[in-house]
Amino acid sequence: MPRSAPARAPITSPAAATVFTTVLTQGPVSRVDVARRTGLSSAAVTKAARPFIEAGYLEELASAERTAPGAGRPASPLAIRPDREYFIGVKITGDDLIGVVTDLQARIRVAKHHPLTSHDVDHVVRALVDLVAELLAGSAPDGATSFRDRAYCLGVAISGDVDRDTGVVRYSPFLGWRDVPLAELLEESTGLATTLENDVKALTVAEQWFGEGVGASSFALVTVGTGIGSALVLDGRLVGGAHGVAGEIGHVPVAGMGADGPACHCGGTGCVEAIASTEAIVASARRVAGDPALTLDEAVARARAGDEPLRAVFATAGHAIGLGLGALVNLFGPERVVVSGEGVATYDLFEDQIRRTFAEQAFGSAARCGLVIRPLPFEEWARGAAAVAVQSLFVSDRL
Amino acid sequence: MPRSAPARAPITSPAAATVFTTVLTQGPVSRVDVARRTGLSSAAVTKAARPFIEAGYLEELASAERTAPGAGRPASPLAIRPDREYFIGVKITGDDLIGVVTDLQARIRVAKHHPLTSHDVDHVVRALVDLVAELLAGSAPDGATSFRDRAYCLGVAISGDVDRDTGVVRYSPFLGWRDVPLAELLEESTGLATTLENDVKALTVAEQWFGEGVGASSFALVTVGTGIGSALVLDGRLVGGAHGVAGEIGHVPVAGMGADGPACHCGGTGCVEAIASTEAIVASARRVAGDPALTLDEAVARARAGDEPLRAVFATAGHAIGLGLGALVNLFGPERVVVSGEGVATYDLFEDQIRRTFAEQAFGSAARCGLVIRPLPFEEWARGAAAVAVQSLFVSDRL
DNA sequence: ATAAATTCTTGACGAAGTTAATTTATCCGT
DNA sequence: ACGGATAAATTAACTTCGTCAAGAATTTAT
Repeated sequence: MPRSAPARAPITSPAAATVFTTVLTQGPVSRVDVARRTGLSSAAVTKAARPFIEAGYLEELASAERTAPGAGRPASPLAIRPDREYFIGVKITGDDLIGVVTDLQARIRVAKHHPLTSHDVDHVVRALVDLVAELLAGSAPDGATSFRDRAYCLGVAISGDVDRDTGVVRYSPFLGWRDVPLAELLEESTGLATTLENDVKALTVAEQWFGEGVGASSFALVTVGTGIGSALVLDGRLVGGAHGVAGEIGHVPVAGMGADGPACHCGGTGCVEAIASTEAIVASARRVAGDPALTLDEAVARARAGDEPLRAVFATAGHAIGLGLGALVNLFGPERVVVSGEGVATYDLFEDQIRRTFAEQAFGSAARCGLVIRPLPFEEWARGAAAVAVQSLFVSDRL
Repeated sequence: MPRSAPARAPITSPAAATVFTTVLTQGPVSRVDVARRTGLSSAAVTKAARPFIEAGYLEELASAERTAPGAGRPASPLAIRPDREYFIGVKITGDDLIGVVTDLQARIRVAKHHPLTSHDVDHVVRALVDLVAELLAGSAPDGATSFRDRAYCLGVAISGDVDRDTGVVRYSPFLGWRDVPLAELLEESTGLATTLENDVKALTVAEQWFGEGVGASSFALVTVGTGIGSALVLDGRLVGGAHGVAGEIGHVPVAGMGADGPACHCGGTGCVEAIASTEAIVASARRVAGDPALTLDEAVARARAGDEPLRAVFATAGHAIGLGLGALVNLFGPERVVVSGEGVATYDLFEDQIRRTFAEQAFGSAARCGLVIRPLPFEEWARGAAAVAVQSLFVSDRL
């Protein structure tokens, strides 16, 4: 009788999911330790861990360095085997596709770009299928196997209004799409289990499991760039919004009272995005410099060189972002906030002011919230998509 | 062998809790209907319901009017027996205690005020014990029994930083308290199981179970008055904030950018509370009217009579609140928002502007969020406390 | 009457996790 | 080197909770 292939991640019960996520996100941990952290009995951990070991997802490390010296059987920590399965993540922008292959810990193994010449659904699907095929053709560093043999899940991130549960793009302003059942289309043409998610939420998932959010029951991620957005994790769950809208920190009105509030394309007034988006900054810089052709890069260079009026433009943007963060933090009281942005280059110009305003505006102990500001490399978006794919192991059924 | 008294609410399993809350909050429902709404099997509902019926908490109504005409055994809906247990709720303000007795559905049966002459902990505890005794001495409308015989739980609401799990008042600005183990003190001296909660959160709990929040997976309540605060419910759970701070909509900076932002006592600038709190309104009204002795009531009267500058003061406050709501809704995307305030009288002056600004500022489908604006009677705060006591049936163990 | 529909009830079963005892592996003192 | 102490891991029996499937109850429709 032929030996059947080892099962895919055998997540068969809440306890199994708990144990697996704990080991996945908290690095090597002994069984007792998992039990302590999760509240499960150690017997339950033993039982839940075995199928994962048999299926190759977890392994027992040789007994570790003894941290607490003393008697007793040494722990044999459980560790993830990151190469047991690979995941494809693709971010769709208006201009191109960015795709990555990651391991179970969402660490990028390969990344590829692919320009988009049309926003036609069929065209995008074909391009995406091609990109996935290219990515899968690569081979894992252990040499023996290609990614194809161990990749079953695809995550796709796209900005706009996305229904993760049904895999439908409800509205994408950049692509001009409405109600496109993208996950279904991709599932048919790639054969991979496909999960669709809003891009900022995807990024947040990556952060929640494999970044700054590990161990925090609540945290928020804010992205700054062409648009300004955010997503929140509360009690380990992504906040969705009853009507699909949540985390729109870009449209928090921080200058909505006086006459000084700039109009925002959303119809509101004084939105963060109307002040601190890349576009808004460039517009202000041009006005201040009296040069209608000034580019962002030039403005950055001159501000760095000490041009005070231009420095003030960036400071104003930082202030607006800080105020938005203040609103966010006062309303939710997250444990940590990560601010990340496309313009890697410009961070030095913002950071100070963001921190100062934030500290001023955070109410009471909300100020104890940890604030991390850091650049956002290109592939990070695609990595977020891959992280969503990893998470899809846990709640795989489409509605 | 003596018959033992029927057990208190026999909440022994998740299913029991689910069934009981469903009947409690969704009115009479047939068992199958409970099953459909909760995802439980109908067998589980039958089993879970029985002990509640035996203990007198639920009853089977005579088969109801047939709503969907057709064949089949008629349903015998389950209904709550609201008088099976009474709850005491007390709100502590700086000046007085407001206490109520409610039934299981948090409907007020008796209300009593009690002035506070000192903020000394012992004094407040004694006053509260007296108030509770007075309340309990009353008798239920069914005549036979006094409240005392069927009241086991006390809820206490207080503004400030409160740890519900441990029953400790961490910080109360109005009373000048820090780290007072109030629940413990009251439990000892009243013999009632005591739950402590922040006042706005308590109000939100009442709304969640017995008001506008029924059936909404996420909603927010905003209170406007001396202070401006809010609390959020997400997925049926109150948002706590990692550091105990959450829902501070009063300190969302809606006028933080220009020079026009008024300084707030919190150290921030342009906070909603610095514009729209009762104090701030009075101050503006005095400035506008050129009368440093103008009272709120006079300002209201003159605004109602058509005094344009004074009307503008209220409109400005409404605008600030609307912007705060915009921030809340864009970030959180609740299904519904309730705005409520102490100054019953002044609502007509705000409402319009709040709605207008909200509609302008809500991003995309966040505008689909239902907005209810309504006055907040005095006893409502105490009712919130009682609702917390009702909820304590479900998660009773102190940490 | 008889059939069909729908609600409610019952008892057997199964899944998941706990408790408590047992085994395993190491350190430590003599 | 040996025995005991100590802690990790495992095992097996048991508990709890809820589902399933079958059937009883009670109505309408034919």
